[in-house]
Amino acid sequence: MTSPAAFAATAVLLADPARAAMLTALLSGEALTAGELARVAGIGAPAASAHLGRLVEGGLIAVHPQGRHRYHRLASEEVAAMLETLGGLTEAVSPARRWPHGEAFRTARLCYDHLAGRLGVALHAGLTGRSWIAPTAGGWVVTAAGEVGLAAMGVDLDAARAARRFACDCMDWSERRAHLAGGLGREIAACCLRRHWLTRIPAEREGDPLARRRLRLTPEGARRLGEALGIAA
Amino acid sequence: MTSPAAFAATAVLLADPARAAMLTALLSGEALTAGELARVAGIGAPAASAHLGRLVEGGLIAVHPQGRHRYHRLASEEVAAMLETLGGLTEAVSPARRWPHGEAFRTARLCYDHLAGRLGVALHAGLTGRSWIAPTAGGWVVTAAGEVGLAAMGVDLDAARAARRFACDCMDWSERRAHLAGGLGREIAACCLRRHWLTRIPAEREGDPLARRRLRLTPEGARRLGEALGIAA
DNA sequence: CCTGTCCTTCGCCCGGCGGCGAAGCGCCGA
DNA sequence: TCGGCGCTTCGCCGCCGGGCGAAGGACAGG
Repeated sequence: MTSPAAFAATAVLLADPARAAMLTALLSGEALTAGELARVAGIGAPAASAHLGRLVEGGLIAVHPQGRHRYHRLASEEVAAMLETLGGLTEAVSPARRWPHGEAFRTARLCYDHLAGRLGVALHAGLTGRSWIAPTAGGWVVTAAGEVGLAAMGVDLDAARAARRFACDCMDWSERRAHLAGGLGREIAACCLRRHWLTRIPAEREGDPLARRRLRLTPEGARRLGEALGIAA
Repeated sequence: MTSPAAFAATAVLLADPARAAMLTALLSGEALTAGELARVAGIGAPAASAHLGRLVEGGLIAVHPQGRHRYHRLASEEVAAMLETLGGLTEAVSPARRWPHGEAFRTARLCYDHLAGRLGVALHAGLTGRSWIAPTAGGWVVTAAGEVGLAAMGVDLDAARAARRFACDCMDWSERRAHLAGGLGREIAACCLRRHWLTRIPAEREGDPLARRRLRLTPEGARRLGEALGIAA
């Protein structure tokens, strides 16, 4: 545990509407430029620059300069997990202030680089229920059965193992249950998108910080995931 | 998901050192008076009163007046889960600022009203691994085997079922895995404390916001939990 | 009823933070 | 080499929030 002061220092970064909008937008897993983030937050370039500087300083986001552009993304899956949980808390504390697109959002969405929502939780339950993954200290490992099953699905397990964390839990705010994060969660999501089992739902209006996080399960995807892991649409 | 503005409004409440100290102290599950919380936060009574008013207003804590005293406690387990996760984020983002008592803290501690740390995660793994609990929409239910096993341990399942949530996951920041919250988590912790399988470790110095959250497994507890659920000390 | 205690409300000051416009810097393309 | 563009830095202002001291209710005990 960190000291309460350090605790608060991190929370300060989340406590501004403009920064919250930026972080929410980055929760799609994409890297966005400073200008895009300024538009999402509804502020000018100077203010956005100051906010981004503080977020980088605080270790919440990382910068990747490319020519004239500076791309920003969340620094780690820990940050994504934090944002998910804080969203859930806000939901629990003031349910009246719900986001209009909330319901569709609960079905299937991206949480940084892995799957969340009812689909993400069902995936987690399917993997543990069929013993494709087994608990270990600080996370999960793949069993022999899981090795076969995931490879058959087309998941790149080597890429997953190259990640800093292979597999760990991430709290799902809408389901109040854990879904799967880490390299394995990322590769499963990538596999589903690559094979068009899942598709992104395009944004309806400019500047929606939740845009591009929404996902839709295709008929093909429903069939394949149902066969492999017993996941119902 | 809530709107980023609402999101930030909640985060503001966590973003002050004094409020963070208060919330950290309340994470022991105890109800504390305004005066005690003022001392924990290192501020005067007027400032503490203002902070507590905002925390109540924001739905993070609840008040129980008793005579001249006003007892404050965390409003819900959602709040506790949030604080756990935010603590983990801070840990991940700035490991250098670690709390001195961190290591002992990771072994076994209270998270609001249930068990956390390595012990809490091992409990969760034991319950799922032996299929004493099974996943359901938004949480967990007890299986027939679990009904028998938990009753034999002395857990009051009726009391657990009376809670708003019977069993759900709560992210453990130190293990990066879920531990068990909800009525069942609370009753299991209560059972372990009642039967002296776990004991609280007294605070070393006044005003430590982490005091009374630390737990120690007794030899008896290690034996009983090992027999019932395969949990190693 | 009076006193002490606990807590809140009020009034005040100050520091910090968020916003913008203007100017400066760096990179791309012609 | 020279605009154009993206982003940052600088200077400035306004405001909100946190702190305290003093005063004002509420409650227990004699």
